[in-house]
Amino acid sequence: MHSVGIVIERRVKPKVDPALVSKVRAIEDKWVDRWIKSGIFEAEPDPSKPKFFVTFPYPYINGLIHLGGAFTILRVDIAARYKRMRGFNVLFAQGWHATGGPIVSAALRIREGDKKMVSDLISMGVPVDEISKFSNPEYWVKYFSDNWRRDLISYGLSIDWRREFYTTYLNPYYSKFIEWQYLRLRDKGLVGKGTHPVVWCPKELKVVGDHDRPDEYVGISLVDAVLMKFKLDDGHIIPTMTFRPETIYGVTNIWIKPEAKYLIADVDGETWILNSYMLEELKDQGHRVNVKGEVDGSSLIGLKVNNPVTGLKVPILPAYFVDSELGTGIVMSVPAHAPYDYVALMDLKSNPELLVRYGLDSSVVDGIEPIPLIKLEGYSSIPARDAVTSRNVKDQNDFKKLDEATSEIYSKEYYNGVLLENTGKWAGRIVCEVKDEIIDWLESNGYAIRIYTLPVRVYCRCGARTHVKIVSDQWFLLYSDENWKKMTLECIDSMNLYPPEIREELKKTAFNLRDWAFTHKGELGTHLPWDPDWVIESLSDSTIYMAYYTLAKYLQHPEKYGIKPEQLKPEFFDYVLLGRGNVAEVSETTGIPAELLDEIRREFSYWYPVDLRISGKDLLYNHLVFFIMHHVAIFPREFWPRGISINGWIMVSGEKMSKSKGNFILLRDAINYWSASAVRWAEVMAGADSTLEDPNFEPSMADLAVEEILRWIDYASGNYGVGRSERLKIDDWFESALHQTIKKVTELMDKTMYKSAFVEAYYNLQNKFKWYLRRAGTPNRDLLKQFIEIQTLLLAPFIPHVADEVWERIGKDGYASIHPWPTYDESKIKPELDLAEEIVKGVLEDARELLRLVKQAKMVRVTVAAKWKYDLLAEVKKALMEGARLNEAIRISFRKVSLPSKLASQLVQSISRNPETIEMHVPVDVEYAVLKEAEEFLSRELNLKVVVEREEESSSPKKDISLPSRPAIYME
RNA sequence: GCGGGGGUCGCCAAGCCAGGUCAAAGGCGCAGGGCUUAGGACCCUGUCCCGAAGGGGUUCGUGGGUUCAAAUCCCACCCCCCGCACCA
Repeated sequence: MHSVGIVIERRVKPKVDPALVSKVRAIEDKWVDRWIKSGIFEAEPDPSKPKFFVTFPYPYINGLIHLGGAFTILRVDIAARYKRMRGFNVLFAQGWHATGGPIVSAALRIREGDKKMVSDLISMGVPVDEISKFSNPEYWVKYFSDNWRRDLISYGLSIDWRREFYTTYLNPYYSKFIEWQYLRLRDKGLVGKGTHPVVWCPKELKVVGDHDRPDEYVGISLVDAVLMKFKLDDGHIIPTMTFRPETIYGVTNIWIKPEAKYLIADVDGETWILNSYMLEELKDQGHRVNVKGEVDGSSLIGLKVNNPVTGLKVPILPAYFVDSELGTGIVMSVPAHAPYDYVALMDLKSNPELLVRYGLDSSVVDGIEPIPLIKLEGYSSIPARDAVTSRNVKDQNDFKKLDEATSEIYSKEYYNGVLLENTGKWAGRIVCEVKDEIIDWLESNGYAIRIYTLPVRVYCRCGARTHVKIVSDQWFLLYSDENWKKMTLECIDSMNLYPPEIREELKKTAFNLRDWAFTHKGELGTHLPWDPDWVIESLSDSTIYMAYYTLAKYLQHPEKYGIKPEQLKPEFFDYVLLGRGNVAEVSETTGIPAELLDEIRREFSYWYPVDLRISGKDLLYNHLVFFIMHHVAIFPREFWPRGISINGWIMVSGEKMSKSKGNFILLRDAINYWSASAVRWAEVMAGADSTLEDPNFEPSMADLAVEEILRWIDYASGNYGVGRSERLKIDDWFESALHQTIKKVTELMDKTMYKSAFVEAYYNLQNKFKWYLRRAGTPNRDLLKQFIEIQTLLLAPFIPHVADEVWERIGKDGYASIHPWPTYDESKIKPELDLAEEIVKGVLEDARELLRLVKQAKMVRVTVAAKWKYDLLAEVKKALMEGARLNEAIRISFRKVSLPSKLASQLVQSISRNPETIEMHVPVDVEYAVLKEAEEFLSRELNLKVVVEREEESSSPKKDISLPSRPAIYME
């Protein structure tokens, strides 16, 4: 699915000590080896356990995996590992996508000795003497799938490799599966035939995809245009190409290139004058053409043509901006709304000599004035003039400014321009609303025809100029089918989608989907079973292949199960995937033993449907919708997909990753630089939550991660089992924090919010632990053990090699990787201890601030507020809960608690000034006890004697201002 | 234009759905201190402005509004990114 680019220059470098990286890498190698040997990630159906099937769109293997792919597939691995720890039987398999044109074309280039292609391969680590092997497309598939697998294994992915496969006729088993899928779609009436425009190479006689073009022509797609039929008095048609047929009402003249040669040709029975390029294009778009002669552009100058719509006679004039090789080579001039036309007209008016050269009288242009036909807010009646003047355009050679002006006027007039009275029945309408109607009208009256063309010159790799051809026997998937859409929308409604906003996006995309040309020629893929000249294109053969992972274990291992491709008759798939047919008969037809058929059927029905598909946001608008559509078309409801999680595209140091910027990083390079664990760490920190925002990979984060990882391994293994045995109040707080962390992390993991979960699981927990050590001095032994275990397990989905290493070093058996996920005990979570801890922090901060101001003090007196203040606050809180507003609540509460009026007014002020005290407050005895226990800690931190006392027993001159959660502090 | 995502205290980035505990988490950077032969790492403190008592002032793209109270809700506007199909 994702195409992979190629490294040219490597600007990003690691800063971390390579010796440290080697240490981590050694640990990783050890665990990767054990995982593979033990087969702990090989998934077998187990009806006693709930299953979880998670997938990553298989990559297009024309290159190596880079940080972008690594990011998304890491999220899949995290999901898989997490679910495994949660007790699910998890299937995570991986295949490779070879369908499409790029590999074929790249192999061709190697065969032709293309230097760039060769250097691309070398920069990906291919030895020079092996380059020639890449002239065979099949070798690409083999080489890059091997290398992807290698990279993914060292990355630590928990994939069941027995289910690996690649697509296309290179893998006949897979092709049989695709053939079956399309036969069934055809049975259901979801396949049709029709015409379709393509970019065409007239020399090689083939469709020209992006991969068939030099770089500078990549991404240019064909557009709709209109040929307007102006008529000479002798009946010859002068066709002008335009993207703005509505401006026909403002045509003042026709532009022609005097030096150019034009053809006189028969087109659908009329005599046209146009360039050879458009004639070719017309021929390939179903028009009958026949060349009759040739004419110089100059000889047409001065002639008058009839505007087919307005009937106005306008002259043909010379203009050097006209590209005789684009469109028909002849342009209609609408100076009011087209900057080029406006400037060309002005040029001509100020250079009458030019006219004389063509034997014209300068008076020809004198009478020509722009004809406004669109009203545009914020512009004069001649918007083209405004755009030209504001840019200070000198003449028609000022391409850059003119192109800018053109796109400004075109797009504004298209979306906001209102047609004027002189456009007849279109008057008052907005251009974009009526454009199609206008074209229909022009066409049905014979004033114009629709064509497809390329907006600029586009060349094929072979050097020939391409044009647009309409192919007539194109196969379509009928995505516009109402019923199909309806079922698709139902499925989307029933799915778990992360982030939630993609639900509407998916529905909208499905709803607007048009029929899809699903067959191509000359590419790798699976031949269409009923019309084998065609090959099923790449997006269309990758819609339900997740089902194939459940079969691949059997089909891709003939050495074990003895199944041959030719045995995979449609009946086979009908039986194992749809449960249709009688097993004895299917066995008879296919020659596959009935028991094996049943085993495969059980395997499929156990794992299916897909529980979660994790993908980059780019696939939202095509693949993911197709994925859903084909499932609902082929499978019964119980096998419809259950979930999708989307993430953005990776950035490196805040910039889009690109070869030219030199910040393009291959996964294997990143692992060499920083280790797999540190890369995983930095990828998660880049932003592994489910969101449409782009994550940002910071190389410095990977540097830090290496050290952080080694620190954790050392700390955990060196401190497991140390600590004091007695239990302190602060231990309760940390225990509460631990359980709270598990709870939060679990909730975030369930929402595929992996960065947030990781920050909570590591950074926030570490900070809490640091605070605990500061507060407690020596930690409690049991609690420290618990912390180390929990911390390690929470990290396991993210940095599994490291977790397993720590697990082993602290003397545990088995793997942290597949150990049950830690559970939390709700009764151990004590919010009031957190609040009390906040109070301690607050006292410490306030005391520090006071010390800065007071400069010196001998001791600190901390006075906890009197009980009646707590009672009062409790009343206020109660009143607030009942819906009272703050001031009201305070007033109500005062009536209930009797106290001296002087104190009362003071309190009103401080409560309304510090509303946080309302939320923060804990029972007075808890606050007092915690602060009392913290006396020693506070005095250690402040380097001063600290005394905690109750207001009732205090002699502090500041005791009156004490509030619940805000003890009075007095510096003596 | 339509649809989607964003614009937060030097940079990165939480918070926004469920308004008050938000001068606003965390990281980086910067400054000071501790540790250290030194550097790194690590730990602590500070990092919008003013302040000799925990306070005050001005901030969360811009401008309005709702509210006792707005980064958070409403309205209008500005800027950036992505998709709008045959590249995978």
